[in-house]
Amino acid sequence: MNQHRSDSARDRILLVARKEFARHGYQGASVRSITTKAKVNLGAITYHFHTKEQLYVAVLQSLVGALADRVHLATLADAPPLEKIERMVRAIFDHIRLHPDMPAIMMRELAGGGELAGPVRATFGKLLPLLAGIIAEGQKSGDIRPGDPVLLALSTVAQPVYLNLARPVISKVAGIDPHDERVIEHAVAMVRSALRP
Amino acid sequence: MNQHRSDSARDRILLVARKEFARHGYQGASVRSITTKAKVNLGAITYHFHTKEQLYVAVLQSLVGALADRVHLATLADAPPLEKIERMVRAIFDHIRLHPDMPAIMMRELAGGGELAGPVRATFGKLLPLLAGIIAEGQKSGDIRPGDPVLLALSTVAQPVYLNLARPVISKVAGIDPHDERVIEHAVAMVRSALRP
DNA sequence: TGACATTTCATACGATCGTATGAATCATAC
DNA sequence: GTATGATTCATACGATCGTATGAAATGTCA
Repeated sequence: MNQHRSDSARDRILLVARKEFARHGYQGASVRSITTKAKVNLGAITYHFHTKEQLYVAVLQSLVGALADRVHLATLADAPPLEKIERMVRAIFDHIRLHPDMPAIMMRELAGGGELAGPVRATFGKLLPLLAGIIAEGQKSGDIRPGDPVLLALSTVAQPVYLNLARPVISKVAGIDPHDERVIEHAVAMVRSALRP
Repeated sequence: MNQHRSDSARDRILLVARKEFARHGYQGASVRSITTKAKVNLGAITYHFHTKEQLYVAVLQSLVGALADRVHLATLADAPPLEKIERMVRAIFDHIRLHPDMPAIMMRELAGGGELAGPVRATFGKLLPLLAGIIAEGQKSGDIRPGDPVLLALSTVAQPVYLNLARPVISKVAGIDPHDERVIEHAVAMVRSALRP
């Protein structure tokens, strides 16, 4: 077991695989294109991850693993519901800035229609009830307008994910650098305005 | 040229290909799985569409082809901007109800990151400025809150597309039949609330 | 019916896919 | 320095991929 620092090869594979899976999908990303771009031997994936499927799961884990906890942390401080939600949205943006390939892979997972892969299901399963709970709480206190809390939560999470996915369109049509803070502020304003009574 | 009625084989291919491309992506859908499920011969795709790529473009065309015009129609009547926008959202929902595979394919296109395929780019190119124009108009009259019209338009279009994509999650987590009118009403309320001053 | 165009069929080709394997190389500890 | 385990390498296998092709079948109109 050599875990002292960072398994250069293993890490390079993970990094490249993210991008490949995000851009071309699971079937569209070949182990050969991944190993070539990662400058490792073809057998390296078998050695480090056994199968392409398990590599994919590892990529998912590395992408959404810490998200739920990070978002949960953002809501611990005592604050009005709408502010908690704003912090959640900003936390998701932060996470995406760190892992730019997450939106594409999440959307592809959703597009698959069937069961979500393990890590994605786990993250959704924690994130949605957490957000829906805060929304329900805000509805009780009158800070948030009525409506199904789960649907409201879904539409809220959609903002950071979708806006990041639409980056190419944004920069092409709106002439805004997608990393521009204006996009984040837009999402926050959108959510606040959408949820208030 | 035999166009009298409906080319049974060609149409069956298009219908099955939609579902396959939506569920498994372009690379994940094989011409063999498509021809088998469509109960046509393997060579039928070569004969009717020449290549898999051209079949894909035909599928895109059949999915988003009439959308921009249909949405444009919904906004012709003289009405306040917010009502025009509500009609647009409902029109998109209608279109998706007719073509349930559209959201998945659109999202996969966006996830590709690069250039959007012809029909998708054409639809986006018409839909976004149309919606952004109405939003800008509403901002001038004070019916819609300030903010970048293109970003507001993007977040608006996201509602019907994303909510339909998240159908499995909705029905599993919220226990709501995704075809339920409540989802549409939620989206409409969401957009109205998000855009008002 | 016979001539002709359209559509279907079985089959084959080379390319690429994911995976497996054993030898070669490297690193570490005695 | 040599033994031992971890990692990399070149290579091969069978499966599946998209596409092409020519013969059969089917439909159309004189």
